[in-house]
Amino acid sequence: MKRSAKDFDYSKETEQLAKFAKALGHPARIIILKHLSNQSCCFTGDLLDVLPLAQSTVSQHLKELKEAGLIIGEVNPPKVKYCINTKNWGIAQQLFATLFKEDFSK
Amino acid sequence: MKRSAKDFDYSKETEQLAKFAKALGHPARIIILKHLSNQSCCFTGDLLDVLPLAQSTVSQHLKELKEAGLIIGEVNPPKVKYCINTKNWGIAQQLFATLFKEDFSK
DNA sequence: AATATTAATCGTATATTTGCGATGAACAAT
DNA sequence: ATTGTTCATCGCAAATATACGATTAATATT
Repeated sequence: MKRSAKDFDYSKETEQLAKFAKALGHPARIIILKHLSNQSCCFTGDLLDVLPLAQSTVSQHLKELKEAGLIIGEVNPPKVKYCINTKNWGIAQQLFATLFKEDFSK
Repeated sequence: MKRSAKDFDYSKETEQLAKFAKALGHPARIIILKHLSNQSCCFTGDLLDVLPLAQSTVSQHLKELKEAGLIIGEVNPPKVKYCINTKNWGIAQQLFATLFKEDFSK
């Protein structure tokens, strides 16, 4: 991608929020996160039953959530147990709450 | 894009949340929204001073926020005044709050 | 040792996103 | 009528994202 001339840096907080949001920007990943936040942890296989996607695709989505820091994978061969990354979950929670703190609903 | 064999539909709520999240998934758009939510409205020109991007690129980001339903543009030639779409802002606020309702921070 | 299970990764195809400059459209001011 | 201002849109290039099937790796079971 062509980068802007003035090599700009967005603030850490803005970057972080955008990164979390981007990770949430696909319905399959929303479903994965809802699943995990309901029952704290699950195996990849469980997700295959819930999602209309091939195993390799689900694995890819899990990788993105991991890279965004929203989940953690514990290898436990031949299975892998995925859990919410509670620390970053809290940070995301807070960043979104701050963004939406202005309440225009009145 | 190749679509999944079983022509699956995610729930309306999941689709909506993913759509909002996707729109938030770029630092420039986060900045635009923070700017708007602070002072309710502004002109495109104001944003050009805050963002390290060409006018056409900012216009593109505004278009995406508009299409996601997060902002509204009032044409007022030759200027355009952008504001938060308060109704959908409230919906987004609620959808994110629900997603993050599980609080693991203890 | 051979087989089965689970999940990551590779290779590939296609679609979308991000960015820019150039152009065009709408109006205000001269 | 000409010029200036503001913003959207077009055309293009490069990067990323989404999806699949095939393969590989790691281990448990037979």
